[in-house]
Amino acid sequence: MSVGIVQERVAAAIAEALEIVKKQGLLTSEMFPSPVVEFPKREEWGDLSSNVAMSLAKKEGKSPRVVAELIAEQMRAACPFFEHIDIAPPGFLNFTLRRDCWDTVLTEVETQGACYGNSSIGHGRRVLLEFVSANPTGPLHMGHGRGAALGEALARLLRAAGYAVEREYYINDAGRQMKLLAASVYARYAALEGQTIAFPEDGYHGAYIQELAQGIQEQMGSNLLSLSPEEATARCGELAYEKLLAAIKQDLADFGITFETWYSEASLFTTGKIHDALNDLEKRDLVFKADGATWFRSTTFKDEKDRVVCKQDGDYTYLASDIAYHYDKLTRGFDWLINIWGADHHGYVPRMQGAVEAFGYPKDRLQVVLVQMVSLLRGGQKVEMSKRSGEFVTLQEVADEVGADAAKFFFLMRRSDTHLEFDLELAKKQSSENPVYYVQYAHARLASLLRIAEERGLTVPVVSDVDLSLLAAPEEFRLIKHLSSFPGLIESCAQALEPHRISFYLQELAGLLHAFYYKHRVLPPKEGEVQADAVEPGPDGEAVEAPREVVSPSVTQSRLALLQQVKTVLHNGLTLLGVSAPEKM
RNA sequence: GCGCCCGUAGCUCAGUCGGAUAGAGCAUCGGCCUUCUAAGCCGAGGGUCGCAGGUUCGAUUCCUGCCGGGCGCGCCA
Repeated sequence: MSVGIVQERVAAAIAEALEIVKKQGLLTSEMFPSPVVEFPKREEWGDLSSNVAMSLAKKEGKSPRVVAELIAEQMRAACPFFEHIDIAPPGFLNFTLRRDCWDTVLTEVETQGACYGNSSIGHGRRVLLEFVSANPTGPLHMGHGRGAALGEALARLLRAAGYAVEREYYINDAGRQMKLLAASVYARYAALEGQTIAFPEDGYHGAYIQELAQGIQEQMGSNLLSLSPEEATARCGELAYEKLLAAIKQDLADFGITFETWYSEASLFTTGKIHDALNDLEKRDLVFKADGATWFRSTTFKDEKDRVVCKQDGDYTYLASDIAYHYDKLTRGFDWLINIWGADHHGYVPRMQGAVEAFGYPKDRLQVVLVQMVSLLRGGQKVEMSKRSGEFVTLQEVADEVGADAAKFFFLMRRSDTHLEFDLELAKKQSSENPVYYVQYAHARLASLLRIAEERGLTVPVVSDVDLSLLAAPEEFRLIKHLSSFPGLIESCAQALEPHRISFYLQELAGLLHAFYYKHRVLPPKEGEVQADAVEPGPDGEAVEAPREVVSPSVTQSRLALLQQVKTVLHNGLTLLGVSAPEKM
């Protein structure tokens, strides 16, 4: 697996050395694992290190140190690009490369630009990514926001990794929840018209139901009262559904989330797909009738028990819709189905994978990413959220308060399967301390610097035109090394379906940039500007004055070239998360 | 009761396949703006990686048991 152009080169050199040592009869393994090359924890241990000798030692019956010696000796002889190769106990290979080996990283970023970090490991395989899929029975809340941010980031990540991704929203516009919505709205509407109708027991109580009823009253007047209660309820349901779905689409658009397809559950009924899917299962002898109901024999696929697909009263269950829906996804020719679900649905995963298997596909054709709950805190107090009680904070409200960028970044800072606490008061009060600003600020700082350079007639040079050996400061070298690991990061995040690591990478990169920025100057002083001495902390932490670094024209050129590449990677990373990279802040 | 997830610094959390002295942000404390954006930088303190075993050269990471927290076990969705 590639983790960047330099690491790849070292890994290849190790692999080559292993084969040569084997030919010399000093190693005996049939096959060697592809060597793992990573950044050592401490800079003194070199630029890159590998534990390959340790992992081979046992099989070879030699001590890790001896294996490391064999590899190192061969590599020293064969590879011109190492400054030196050290061995550290118990058998680490620590590589220090010639400084100019790293310069290819900058060229790479420059030539690939917005595509730097992309790869083709997906081989164009078609992925259906289904997410949010909230019932259109109310506005989206925080939990949906987390799923939305995750889905969008995953779509972008997988595309960057070479997959052909389609984003889809499954609209649960059939079944009991829709009936409850209709009845709730009708009851409110009737009340506005002076009639009292029993409010459904499990109905929706949110204030938005009242607003929907008012909207319908304004639109229809008292016309609905002339219909039968059943017809009026149905009409209320349709109108409410249209408005709520439109609101959901708007909320998502405002949050920067789009979908290629909106798939209606109700369409599964009208097109006969439920029937088709169940027929298919029947042919495979995977459905049976018992107790007046129809069952899917999901225990065949390691589910705890068989599940009802058609109830005694003849209605299909939600599972039946879902089976048909996934049947349809599979027949649409996708190579990989990814669903993002709330973690409270985890018990549902085995039976859906069972359904996939039932249709003759490997069960991992469907992968479910679970998203844990978001607890909303307001001033340290937990806000209980439930659509039924109407007690919840909407995604829209949160995005208005803290901004869509900050909200998305916040959602993507943690692994999706851990519980997330989001304190609104804190997010509002300390929004400037939100890590998203730290990263965005790094980008804006660079944009500003490059802008000023242009204003002073200093065009950003092409990497090949500058003397990269001038980038000798540790802060500069760290930036270059960090840029080199971006492609590998994207690959591993895409494979693990874990975009949160991108946000950590960006925070590190921003940190390196800010450290560089404080310590070094890029542009020459303006004419007549008196350069004060720099202030640096001395050994005891007290400030000491140090002479200000002199920036020659060629150093300026080299640094501009470097920073342009840093800016590109910050931009690419933020874009993957669906967060904007501002030119000014 | 059974199943899934989580348990790492005061708080919120990172920590690919087992690797070297376990990291970051916030909070606390001490410094740094006449300069290209201080929404920034530098430094200090802070840890039994829930507990106990096991596997091995080596375990926060893998296995088993236990404790604590969350969720799920409908002819609801």
